[in-house]
Amino acid sequence: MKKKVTLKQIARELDVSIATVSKALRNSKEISEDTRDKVKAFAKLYHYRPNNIALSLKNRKTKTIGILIPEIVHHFFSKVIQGIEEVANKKGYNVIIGLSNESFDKEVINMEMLANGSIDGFILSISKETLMQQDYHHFNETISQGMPIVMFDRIVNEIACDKVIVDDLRGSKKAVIKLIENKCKNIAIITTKDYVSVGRLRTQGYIEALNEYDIESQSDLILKVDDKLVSEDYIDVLEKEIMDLFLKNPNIDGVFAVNELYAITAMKVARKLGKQIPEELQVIGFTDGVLSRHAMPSLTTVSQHGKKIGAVAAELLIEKLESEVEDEQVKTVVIETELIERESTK
Amino acid sequence: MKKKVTLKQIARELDVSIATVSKALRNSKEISEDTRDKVKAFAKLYHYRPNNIALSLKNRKTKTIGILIPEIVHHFFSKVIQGIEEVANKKGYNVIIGLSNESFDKEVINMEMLANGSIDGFILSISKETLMQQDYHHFNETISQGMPIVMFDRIVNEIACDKVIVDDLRGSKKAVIKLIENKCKNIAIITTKDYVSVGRLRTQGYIEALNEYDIESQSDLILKVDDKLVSEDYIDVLEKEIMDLFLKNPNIDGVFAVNELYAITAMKVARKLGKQIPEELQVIGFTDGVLSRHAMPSLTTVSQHGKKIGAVAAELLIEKLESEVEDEQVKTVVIETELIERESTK
DNA sequence: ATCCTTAACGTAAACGTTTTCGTGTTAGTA
DNA sequence: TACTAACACGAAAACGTTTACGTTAAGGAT
Repeated sequence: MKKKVTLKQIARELDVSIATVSKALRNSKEISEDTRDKVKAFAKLYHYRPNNIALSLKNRKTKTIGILIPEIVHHFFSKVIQGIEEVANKKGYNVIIGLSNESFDKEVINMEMLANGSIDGFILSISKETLMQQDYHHFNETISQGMPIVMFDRIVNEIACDKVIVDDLRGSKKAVIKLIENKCKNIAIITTKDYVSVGRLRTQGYIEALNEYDIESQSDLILKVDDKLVSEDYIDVLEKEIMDLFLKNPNIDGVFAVNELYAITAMKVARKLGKQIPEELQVIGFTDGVLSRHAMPSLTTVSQHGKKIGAVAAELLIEKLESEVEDEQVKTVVIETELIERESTK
Repeated sequence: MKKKVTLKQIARELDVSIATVSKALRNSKEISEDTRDKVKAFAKLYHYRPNNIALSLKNRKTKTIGILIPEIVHHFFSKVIQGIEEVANKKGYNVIIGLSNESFDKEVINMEMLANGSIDGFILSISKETLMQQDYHHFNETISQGMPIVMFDRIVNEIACDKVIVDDLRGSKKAVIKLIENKCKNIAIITTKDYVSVGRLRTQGYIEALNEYDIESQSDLILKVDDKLVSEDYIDVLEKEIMDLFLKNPNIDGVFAVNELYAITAMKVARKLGKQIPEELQVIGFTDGVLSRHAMPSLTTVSQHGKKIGAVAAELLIEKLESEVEDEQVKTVVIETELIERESTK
């Protein structure tokens, strides 16, 4: 087992100084061609590669981006990571991942671990617990220490950093309008509790769409599911709540659900009740994941372009990292949603 | 914006040496209680945290694990990452991710980037292109430089490293036996080309199961899909191939598919042909993802326990990283599969 | 013969830690 | 009073780089 070779070892072997080796390898013309060739040959022979850690220490930058997300087994977040990774790699950055598991404490711990030199900047989406507790000190501290943050999807406006969001309001509005124009008369929404900003916005879009068409929104048709239900163990409870919704409002002919799982479950319940999709009931979901695409019938859905979100976030962060001037300005980029029509609507 | 505070700055402020500060913070009894308290108070006030990079350089270990996988938008791989992250974090390790995108070149580049000091060891699953080219020099070089590797799922035996695999052969055998015992007389398999080891093994399990019950395997019933089809753009081609399979063999009453997508697509095709599931056709998939759980009908499947795989891989790696003795022995841990019965079988 | 330039290399500092090995002061002992 | 031990701290090296600056020797110009 040959250990990694360092400049020092090459220097000793060739009987020159470390500086000479370093310069030779970087093609400095301070060094004679002879020596340069000799050093390079030796370096190639022994597979010399500069030690990243030493470089990081010297340059005070690590060329790595920290990603902090609530969970990874999730189509949207994986897509975002894919987007980040792609542009990060292209620009010579690595990507290091922390999972908060929707827990405030894990979010804080992870941030502290990564913030101490391991990374140059953060791309993150806030955990539900943090949103609920509304304690954002760890973000503000990190920022005030000079480490840039880019937030995506779940954001909070009070934090002064770049943000990449999807236009949740307009996205859901588009979806509901689609249902209205498809002649749905009683449109229900299956959404989450309000403290998750995206849930709140999507609900708001639903209401605005109805208002725009002079339809009165009925609270009966708004089902706010306890968000713990996204953890898929609670699927039975979710199913039951939706079943209740349908039974109490048998005239529902359109459903807008703020995520894939809710939409799919709504379809399942509808089928149990013998409702034909899309003839008797039309369904639209949010998040274009694998479920929407492969469900039967396949699900019309509002795509968030997760990969794009990740890519833009990475670009914003790297731009900030590599700009000389200290730009205190914060940007918010809105990624447009897209309604992908499939079989669950007419 | 207050920059990160270092030992040196604390030392200067308090008019002591750097060494004293360091020792005080680590509770060395070389330092008087007075000074210790003073230093600690100051450190707390200014949120001192040791710089990870400097520590890494000094200790020659980074406390980070490199994960290298073909793609991340994939239920199984996300699950594995989740498992790795959980045990890694518990033991004070971070996790850094590289994506090969199934490309040999990106795999090599990513390995080289990470191997130069950024991480202490690898957990990886080999890209398809690498498996096809059978060029494993980058793995062997990394290992010979003293950096441990743990492979999972897609492995190759020639490489001397720890491995965590699922028992693909027995898993698929179990599935096919289930179909046989459920009175299926003509069982087809939808699988991939042979160079992906897991595909080969699953096919083999299918054949062994048939043989065990004295059923002759018919090549007509073995559909080897070009694996590029897992990229979901090719879904139409996939559908067509399966349709052909069904049309040419109308007596098929059981299907075993080596992944979720194939299974779901088989169900979709069956439905188009008016075959009732599970009455006329029973289907079993491999990989317990979100599709299997939420399909209608829900899919009986062979679960690989991805999270467990990740957890075991991380444990193996960390064990090797932290053991004093240099154990050249390599282990292979087999994670048992589990047949999860749902609605697509009787 | 002296000075200057330049080519070719070495020295040392710096990044932020930890740790070994001094070293000076004080107090206790003979 | 002189010596020793304990205490409290500092100096310096080390991890692996890069780079500003210093040094040496050769050669050309005067």
